Amino acid sequence: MNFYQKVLKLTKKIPKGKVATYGQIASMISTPRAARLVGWALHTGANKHHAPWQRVINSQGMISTTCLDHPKELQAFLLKKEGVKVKENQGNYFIDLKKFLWQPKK
DNA sequence: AAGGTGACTAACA
DNA sequence: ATGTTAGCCACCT
Repeated sequence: MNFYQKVLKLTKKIPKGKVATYGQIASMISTPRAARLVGWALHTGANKHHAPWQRVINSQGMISTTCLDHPKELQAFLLKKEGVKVKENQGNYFIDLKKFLWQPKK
């Protein structure tokens, strides 16, 4: 299975109302340094694989989408809709990782 | 086949 | 503490 398919598969496991970081996802796939690939994977096939791409954010808990096709405001909207509190700050959106970070039990 | 790129991170200045 | 720079790994040209 390709790396990015693992990412998508794992992304689908993120429970509603929680978020995960790229590095976290990468680590779970056993490739801790491939955080960039995670972002790339989501950018590539999240939508078409029905994966909750909005629940994946960077290590700072900030929405870092640079792609115009996936507006961060949309991501923020989807998250709020799921019960995640998103705080806006100067055009950027932040999530409180202390509260909403997905902590899977192994 | 080789080099460039990216929804990232962490280390430095 | 904020701003830059350098690694990272798999895909694309």
